[in-house]
Formats: sequence, structure tokens, C-alpha cells
Amino acid sequence: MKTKGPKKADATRTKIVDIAMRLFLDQGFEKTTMREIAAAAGLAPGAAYYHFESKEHMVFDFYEMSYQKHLAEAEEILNTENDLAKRIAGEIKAHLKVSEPYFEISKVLFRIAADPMHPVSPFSKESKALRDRNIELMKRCLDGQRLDKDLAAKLPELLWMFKMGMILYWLHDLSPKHAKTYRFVDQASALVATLIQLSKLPVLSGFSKKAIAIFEEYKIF
Amino acid sequence: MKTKGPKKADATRTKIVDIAMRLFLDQGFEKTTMREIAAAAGLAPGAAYYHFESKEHMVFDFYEMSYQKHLAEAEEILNTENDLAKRIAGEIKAHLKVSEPYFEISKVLFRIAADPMHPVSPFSKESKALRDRNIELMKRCLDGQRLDKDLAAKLPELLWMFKMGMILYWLHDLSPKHAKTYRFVDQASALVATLIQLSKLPVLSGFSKKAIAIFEEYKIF
DNA sequence: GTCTATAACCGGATAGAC
DNA sequence: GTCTATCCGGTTATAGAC
Repeated sequence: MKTKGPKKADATRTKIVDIAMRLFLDQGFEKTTMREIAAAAGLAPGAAYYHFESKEHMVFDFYEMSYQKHLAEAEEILNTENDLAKRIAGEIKAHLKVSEPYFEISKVLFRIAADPMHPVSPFSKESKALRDRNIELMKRCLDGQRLDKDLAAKLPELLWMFKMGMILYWLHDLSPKHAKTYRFVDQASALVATLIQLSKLPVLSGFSKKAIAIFEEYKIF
Repeated sequence: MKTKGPKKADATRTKIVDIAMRLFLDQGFEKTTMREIAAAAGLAPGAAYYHFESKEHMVFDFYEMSYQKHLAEAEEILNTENDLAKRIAGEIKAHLKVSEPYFEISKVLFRIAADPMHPVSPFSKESKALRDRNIELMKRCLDGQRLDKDLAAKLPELLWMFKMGMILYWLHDLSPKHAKTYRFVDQASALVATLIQLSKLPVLSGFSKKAIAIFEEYKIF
């Protein structure tokens, strides 16, 4: 799954991913056949399976690659924006923006996500490294906030789940250019930011402490 | 998709569902082939496709049937329990309990759910009737609560989504008998009930009004 | 031990005959 | 409304080349 040392023909692997992605983008994931991918890469069908366990696994490789673009986009916001709501919304919109060309491929990933044990699911062990890097980005959104220790520890993970929810919304969004989702992200992020501030109020601090404790007890990864 | 009038050979349709479900329960959804189902029903493989668009569509029929059992279980709690948290938890646990034998089949439904346009998705137009009946049950959980009008109107839908979240957790739960999920439902429902009460506080009423308005604006069905 | 090629297998789905 | 014949595409087995 990893491109470890620059061995002889990772070139082949990379070539396959590149070709597969172009084909997926052109024709869609379902429409593109393994035979097609292999042929375009100058390989026999079976050969592709030496490099990738399944068609879905090709998507994962590519998903990892797109994180780099996401990071670059997010970096810009995190270095300039100070408002919490806008930082959160910015991180999420950066993710969506970068993923926009891969909208249909993202659907495939989310279909897999519903299958908890699938290695390619965002919730799986195998995805941990990538997920952690994304959670780290959420943590950076909170830079400069004065927060209760337990809350500060748990919040990035909760924000990551919030982002997953936004992505699910995006996948359902039929509005032109998914404009509706982007507006929703702005407004929902503002709500979340408000909620984070409100959680500091005495009336709510008991509640939020308890909520955090429960999420910690029933965590899923 | 509906069993409308008791026409000639709905019998066949029913027979197929019965057989398919037994096979799914015995061997799992993936393992069971259309050929097997058709053979067991005394039909040719292609014939089954006259009655059902796909293997997945068989699950939907069956899911509708299981609602009746869920309703009966939920009814009992709703008629006897007065505490809000327990009513919500009870409704959800009734759903899970009834679905327990169909755990693996439920995974199939959720995998489909991630594909927004799939007719069998719980979010789809086609599922509206069933979804509405489930939302209605959530509304009944709130009987006896004094709530703001807008909140009262929107809350059942939000609680339904909360239930979807709990079901997703259940699908990931590896603990024996999914005991962890049942405890989580209890505690999370208590949090939700508390939150509903808190939302009446002056400090929060503005926030909750705004949240409801946003959810209304960006609703998905 | 790393990689490739060929030839199947298997099961979901479809076309069209009856 | 049911069947037969067939397609199609993901996947696997096998056999080897470098």
C-alpha cells in the first residue's frame, strides 16, 4: 500500500494510478474497466492486480495524493485567517475545492466508508495515517483558542467528524457547482464556532464536560 | 416497488423475498447469489429480475416489513415511558433490537445510503414513506414536551438523523451483542434530552433558533 | 524474488424468445 | 410472466520471464 523505497518499478504503480485516475475522471469509476486501465498502461488485465488489490484500492492511493493539494490550500487560510468560524469553514472548503474534480470518485470512497472493515474506508486502521493528518489540520484551526484541556484534546476529532458530515452533504448536493454546500459549510461552521464559545459558559460547562467524556468513552478509532 | 393490489403473482414476489432473506441470513448478502435465490424459488436466474431490479431491491422490500416489528416494540415504550431521554433511547433501541438479526443486511442498506441517488437509500425519494413513518415515531417521543413551535416542527427530523448516526455506530460495533452501542444510545440520548431542555434557556434560545433556521434552509429531503 | 502474460472463473445483469 | 442464452467485467489461477 505504501510506496516505500524507490524500488525498481513503482513507476508501474504510479503509471497505473495516473492512467486510472484520468479514465475515472473522464468516464466515471463504474464505467472504467480494469481491462481498460491495464490496456492503457500497456499491461494485461491480470497484471494490474499484482499492484493493486482491487479497483477501489487505486482510489485510495490517489486520495493520499490529493491530501497534498488540500494541505497547501488549507495552509493559506490557516496562516492568514484568525476568526475561528472562518478557519473551520476554510479548512473544509479547501478540502471540498480540491476534491471537486473527483466528486464522483469521492462517492466511491464514501460508499466504502459505510463498510467499516474495508481497508479503504476513512474510518479504518489502514486510513489512520491520512485521517490523523486531517485531524491535525482541524487542531490547527483551534490555534489561539483558550479551551478546557479535555475539550481541546477531543475537539479536533469531533471537527473531523463534522467535516465528514459536510462531505456527505456535498455528495448529495445537486445545486450548480455545489454552491449550496459551500454556503451551508459557512453557516454550520459559524454555529459550531458559537457552540465552542458557548460551551465555556457556566451553565453549559457541565454539559460539555459530560458530552466530551461520553465521546471519549465511545470513541470509534 | 409497492405491493399494490393483491394481483395474481405477488405470491412469486413474496416467495422470492422470503427465500432471499433466509439465504441472506444464513450465508450473508454477498455470498448469496441471484442464481441461488432463483433456483430456490424454482425460477430461472433471469426471471428473478422480472420481479426485482437488483439484489439490493430485495432488501428494501424486507426492510419495509421489519418496520412493523419496530413499530410494535416502540409502541410499548411510547405508551409507558414518560422521561424524554428514555423515550428517545427506547425508540432507537427498539429499532436496533428488531434489526439485530439483520445486522449484515443493514450494512448493505447503509452502503447504499452513501449513494444519494440510489432508490433504496434511506435518504431517497423512494424511501420517503418509510422515512416519514420513522420520523413520526420520533415526533411521538416528544409528546408532552413544551417546545418552541419551529423547534417542535424540526426536531423529529433531527432526531431521525441522530438515530441514523446511532445505527452507523452500531454497524461499526464489535462488542458482544453490540452492548456498547446500547449503552451509547442511552447516554447520548440523555445528552440530547438535556440539550433540548437547555435550548429553552435565554442564553441559548437565540442559538437554537438560528440552528433550526439553518437546518431548515439546508434540508436534504 | 520481482514482475508479466494468458486464460479462465464467477456472478450480476440483459435481450429476446416463447 | 417466465425462460434460455449470453454478455460483461471484476477477479483469480497458472505459468513463467527477468
